[in-house]
Amino acid sequence: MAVSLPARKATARGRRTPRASGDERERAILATAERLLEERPLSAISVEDLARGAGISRPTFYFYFPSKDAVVLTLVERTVAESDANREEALAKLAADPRAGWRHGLRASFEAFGSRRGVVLAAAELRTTNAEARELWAGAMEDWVTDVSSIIEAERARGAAPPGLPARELAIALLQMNERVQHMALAGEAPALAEDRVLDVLVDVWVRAIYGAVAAD
Amino acid sequence: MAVSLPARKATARGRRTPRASGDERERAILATAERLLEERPLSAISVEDLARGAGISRPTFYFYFPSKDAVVLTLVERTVAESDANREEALAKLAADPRAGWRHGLRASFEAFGSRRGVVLAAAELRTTNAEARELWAGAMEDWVTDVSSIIEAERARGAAPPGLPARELAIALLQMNERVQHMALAGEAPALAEDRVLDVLVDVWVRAIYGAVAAD
DNA sequence: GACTCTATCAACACACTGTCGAGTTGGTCA
DNA sequence: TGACCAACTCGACAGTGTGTTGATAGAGTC
Repeated sequence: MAVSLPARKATARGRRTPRASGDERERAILATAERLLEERPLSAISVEDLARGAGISRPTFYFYFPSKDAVVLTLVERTVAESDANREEALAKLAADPRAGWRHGLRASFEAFGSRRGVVLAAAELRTTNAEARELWAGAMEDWVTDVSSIIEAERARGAAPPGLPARELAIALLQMNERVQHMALAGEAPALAEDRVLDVLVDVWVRAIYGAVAAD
Repeated sequence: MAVSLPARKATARGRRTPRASGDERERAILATAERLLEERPLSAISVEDLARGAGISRPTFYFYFPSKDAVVLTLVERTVAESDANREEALAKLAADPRAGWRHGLRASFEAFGSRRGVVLAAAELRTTNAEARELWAGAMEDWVTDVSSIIEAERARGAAPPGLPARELAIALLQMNERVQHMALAGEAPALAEDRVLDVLVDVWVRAIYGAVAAD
């Protein structure tokens, strides 16, 4: 009763007990979910579908995950973590050329999400009904807001950007714009930007909102 | 076979046949839906709940509406129409003071939605699973995008705004920002702007994005 | 060879949705 | 007035999904 028990927690959502081989089953379920989510929305995927895809019966599915939501949450956690990793590194490079700096940072985040279309759309769907998904997303957003706010403040402090809205409020508005614009582009829904225009358009709005001087008018 | 049959279509979603008294029932169902949506999310409301609230049995509900979604769609249609009405009138007044003009226009739209919190949140929830809801929303968005684009172009033509991104792309990004920011504020979700800050912040970003000169940098 | 722990599934209990058919009721007109 | 029709109502059913329970098979100790 000593080995391999501690240091788990991110996987609390996974199978009831650690150890043992049936570990491929867990991976098979996740892989099935990821595959099916590229084809159809979360609401059109049942536990039965996930179980069949992984070659097990529906009750057996519940041995590995407590619900369909838990599977998706695991997938979303991964994607968020991946995007976070990119973000970390993309911070410092602003000083020289602000536009290029922001562009680089935003691209990193778009690429992390753009390459996981199914998971991202499922996350949005989940957030409407699942509190845990909302909290997970809220946590990630909060981190981004904090980072972006402090960069904006730094840019103002060094005189590169003029004073303006409270940095946090500006950061929230810009990040929520990014979220929605990218979502609509990925979903291909209605009035949406073409995927290859998203970055150019958003960077332009960011730069004008942060560095543009318009004052009272 | 002559009276009152034509000119219906917006209510195609309503009860099977026109005429007759049980018209209050239809209204009772809509009122119940609107009331319950202020209390809890759409996903936590069943057809049974709507029927009981209107004082009828579940099968009888289906005499008036083909589904729970249809009820919400009717509510959303109304709200969208109401906001459209406001928008129409709020257009012309830009020339003198752009900031005040945009502010006025955005406020009209925010107020229409802000006063129907439950319906707006339900609409967002519905859009994730219901194609008809997506199309309804897409249509409204498209109208706004068209209007905003042509105003931006007019402002550029008269020399008030500098050239920049294609007007349509800019309009899409800004409108989607508004949508998301207001949604989060109404939902009170995670990093959100305070409701009484939404207008100030968004107007500032709009004005900088449309009128701000930043150029290459 | 008794014991234990992982892993598996048939069968069940629920919660919803949507439908069918058998009513009831109020107005119309022969 | 009484036969008829359309609006309206609901009990009972069928279908689909979720999550649980209990019994069981197998692999690895000791």
